[in-house]
Amino acid sequence: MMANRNDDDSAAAPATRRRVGRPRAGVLSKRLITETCLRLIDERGTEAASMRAIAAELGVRPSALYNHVAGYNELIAGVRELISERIPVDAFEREPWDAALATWARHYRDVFAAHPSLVALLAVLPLAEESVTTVMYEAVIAKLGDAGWPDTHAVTVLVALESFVLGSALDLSAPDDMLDPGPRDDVPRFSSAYRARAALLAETGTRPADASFELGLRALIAGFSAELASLAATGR
Amino acid sequence: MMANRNDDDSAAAPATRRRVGRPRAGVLSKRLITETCLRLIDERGTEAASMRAIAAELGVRPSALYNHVAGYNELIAGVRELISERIPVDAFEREPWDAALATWARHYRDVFAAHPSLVALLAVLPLAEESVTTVMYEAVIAKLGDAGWPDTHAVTVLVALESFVLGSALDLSAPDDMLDPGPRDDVPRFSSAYRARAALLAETGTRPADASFELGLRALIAGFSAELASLAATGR
DNA sequence: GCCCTAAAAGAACCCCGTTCATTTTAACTG
DNA sequence: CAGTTAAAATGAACGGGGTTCTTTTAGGGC
Repeated sequence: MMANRNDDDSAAAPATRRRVGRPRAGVLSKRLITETCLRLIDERGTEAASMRAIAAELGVRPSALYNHVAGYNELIAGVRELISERIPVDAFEREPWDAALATWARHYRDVFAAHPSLVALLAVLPLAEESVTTVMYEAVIAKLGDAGWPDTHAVTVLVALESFVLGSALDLSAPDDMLDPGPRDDVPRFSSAYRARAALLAETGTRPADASFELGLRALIAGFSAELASLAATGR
Repeated sequence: MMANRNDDDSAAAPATRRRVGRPRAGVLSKRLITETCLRLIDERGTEAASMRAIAAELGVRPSALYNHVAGYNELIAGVRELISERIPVDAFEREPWDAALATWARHYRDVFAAHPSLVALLAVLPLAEESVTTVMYEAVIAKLGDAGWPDTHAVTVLVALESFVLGSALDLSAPDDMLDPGPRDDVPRFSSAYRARAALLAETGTRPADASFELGLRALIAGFSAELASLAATGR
């Protein structure tokens, strides 16, 4: 980059600095800001998606963002909405409840897996009310009800599965070798099991996080089926 | 509080400001700093546990902390160690593998549940190597191996369960009514199921997060048992 | 044409983690 | 015991963060 004199510096995008005052053509919108935020998170990580950085990317001063977005938290909530819309729920119309639940969970996690550094950010913020997430829940709960799950238990099942999905998504944003014990001799069995797993996964080309997610998902769904059977036997 | 003149202000704890230079008696230690950090997180939340706030609480300038702690991330890693030590693993010496796994998972989550606002913080940071967490893993993996789990699968089971535990811990730090759809008529079945569950839980005095955790844990362990049986049948 | 409002710039405020130089003291060393 | 080195505090500063407030300009409705 060429050096800019301090009293003649210009923002990244526009060649000439914009005058103060409302511009002739609209420059910003909530949608544009939110999408830029998600793009920066994907391209350069969470830390590069500050209000100031987003503003610079859009060739705008930070304070201009506040004409369209209430603040950083609301912005991140918008990003969550943006990607939540991409979780397909059509499996509930085609598959039996347990298979549909598994398909939904995989999609759910895949969407987060596409934006790994975002997971930690979303984990911190409470859900916004009136969110599209709720209509996703509607599809899940309707299917569970149709399958015979009592109204009293359906949401509990949903939350349990969602906890697993989010926990697995967090696992995704951690480095693959996070658990690597290295050359320690005080944890021999863990070391050996760690290496045995690494070897197996290398053979099949599977990511560690994927193996754990699939195993846990299978186990959870199988357990749910057993639970439903037991509910039907005793409760009815 | 009375107003303090700007050139006569004093820190919170000591009545008189400490002179510059090394004090006669040691004032700080890594242990003291870490425990103060955890206490502030518990009492006033994550945001109140900044380096500056911790320093003020200890009657010290922020820069003094860096003589004992490398930085904020290492400090939080120390807090994780502090509470990880409190997860009991003795169940693996007394109970069969599946019951022990469940007991361990409950303790694991209980420890985090005691510090709800900490969960989001820990979720973001990668594990420090050489941590006590690894010796906890050793106990889990040894038991799984003794129970017949192949070395190639033990760590995968561990990670799957841990993902569920951490996801459930995150759920704990969210407000209880986060999912409440409120008076919406576009999600009728979810609304009805939400209210049915709320009524059931109110009857038995159970927290929603606890119900989901127990259900999911039961399902996971049951699914793991089925998985192990299937492994024994086909693989051997 | 006037007025209110929207949307930008720009300046400022207070927070944060961190680094550096300085000062004082403790601990070690010959 | 004197001298040196290392440790542990202060104080000042840096660069970054989210946010707010004022000012300026433009658009749209009566």
